[in-house]
Amino acid sequence: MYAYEFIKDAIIQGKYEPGMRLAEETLAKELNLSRTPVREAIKQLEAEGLLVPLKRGVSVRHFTKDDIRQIYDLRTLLEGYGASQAAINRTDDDLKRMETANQLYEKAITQYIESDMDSIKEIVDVNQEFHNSIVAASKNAHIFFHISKVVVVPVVFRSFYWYNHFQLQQSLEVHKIILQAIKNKEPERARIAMHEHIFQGRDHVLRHLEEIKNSHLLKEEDS
Amino acid sequence: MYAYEFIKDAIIQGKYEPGMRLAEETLAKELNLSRTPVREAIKQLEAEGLLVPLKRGVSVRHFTKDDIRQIYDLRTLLEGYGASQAAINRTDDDLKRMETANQLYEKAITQYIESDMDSIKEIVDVNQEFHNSIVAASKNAHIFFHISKVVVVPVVFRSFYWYNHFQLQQSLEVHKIILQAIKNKEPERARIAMHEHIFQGRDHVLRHLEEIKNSHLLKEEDS
DNA sequence: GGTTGACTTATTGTATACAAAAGATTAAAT
DNA sequence: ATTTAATCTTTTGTATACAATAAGTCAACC
Repeated sequence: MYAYEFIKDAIIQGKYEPGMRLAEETLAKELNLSRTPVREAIKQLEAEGLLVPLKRGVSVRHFTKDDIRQIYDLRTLLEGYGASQAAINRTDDDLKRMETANQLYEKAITQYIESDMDSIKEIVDVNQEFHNSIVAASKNAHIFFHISKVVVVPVVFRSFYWYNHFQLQQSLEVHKIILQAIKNKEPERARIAMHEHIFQGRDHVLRHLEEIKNSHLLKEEDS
Repeated sequence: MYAYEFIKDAIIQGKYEPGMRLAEETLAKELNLSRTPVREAIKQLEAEGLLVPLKRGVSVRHFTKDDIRQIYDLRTLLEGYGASQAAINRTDDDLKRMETANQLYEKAITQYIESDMDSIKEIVDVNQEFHNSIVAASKNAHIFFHISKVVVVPVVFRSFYWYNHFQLQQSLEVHKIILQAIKNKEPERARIAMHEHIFQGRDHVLRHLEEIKNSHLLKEEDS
């Protein structure tokens, strides 16, 4: 599915801005494809909630502050549950994978602080990897489906790009607490730590949006 | 989207059995449509997880017992959260809607017990309505998306059809407790009652599957 | 000035055709 | 008899064409 990847990427990269209307023919031309495969890609992205149907055609989804809060609340719920289950069900191999991911995370942050700006991309990827390794250890294969839908928000907002050194360090520390709780098989502690971690992420996004205010990403009015 | 509805319905009604492979042309003929709209419907159902991609074409998803447990666990988490938030955020209008739905639920059960077998369909619908009204009162619009994905399981298994009179009465009682908690604005009590309610549903499904064993709906092996 | 209605244009929905790829089948060779 | 290669068949991926419908335009009318 080339068309699917392309459009999804364009949305995440901000090339297609939230609220922007997308016509099939236009997309088809941009991709050097006919409308047929483009339409299928659109249908999928609609089912995933990244595109919203209009009377005619679709537009890129945008988020109000309420949306962001609500989606983060769900993410907290889901990943918190994932962490608690991971603390119960993790194998030693699972633990090893989490630790490895978090070591890479630490390394990427160190590199970034030593002013290698390019390593932000690495930080994002390795952070994702860490979170995934926890969910994988929970042994509930279906969480992935839901989490992937709920993680698009920080991704489309590219929230990592506005973390400062201190905030990155701080998130690393929380990662370590989560890891410790899972290692010790303390589900409640793991859940609470994960809750806190994701709420921090939510507040980070909301605070930033408050600052830049006129972000094209955010819909003007919260109903 | 006629094709989408048709195929989804056929899966839920059990006309297309889990594991069954579906070819585009076959579906198109059955629907008196060309392959184009059929393909789009397939792509959507794939994104929703009701169809799984094969090397060639797709097949109807089937569930292992582990799948059922895991999906019910998620549903418990989500609806439990919904109930707790409803207890916090519900308006008087929300409450009225829940109460109305549950009165209709009670009525449908009474009718059923008085041996009007057709009212099972009504029970299913009104139960759904009751659950929806709670989620709506939670004021998190995004839960709907996730819950709809997680509710397909009891639906494809048509689990309501094997409730006996006593079990129906019992579920009505739990509904009343949930309602009371939401009315009193007791989030924790609402959450716990909802947890219990859905776990009962899960156990009901699993117990029944254990009994019939050779259900074509269930994949033989739990890995 | 603003509304209504006929007409034009743009955009989507569906069908069909053909190209590409995967699977099945047959025949030859060891 | 089993493996391998070549060929045929089925099924999917993409392009194009046309039909159906929504949106936009303009002019006549109140």
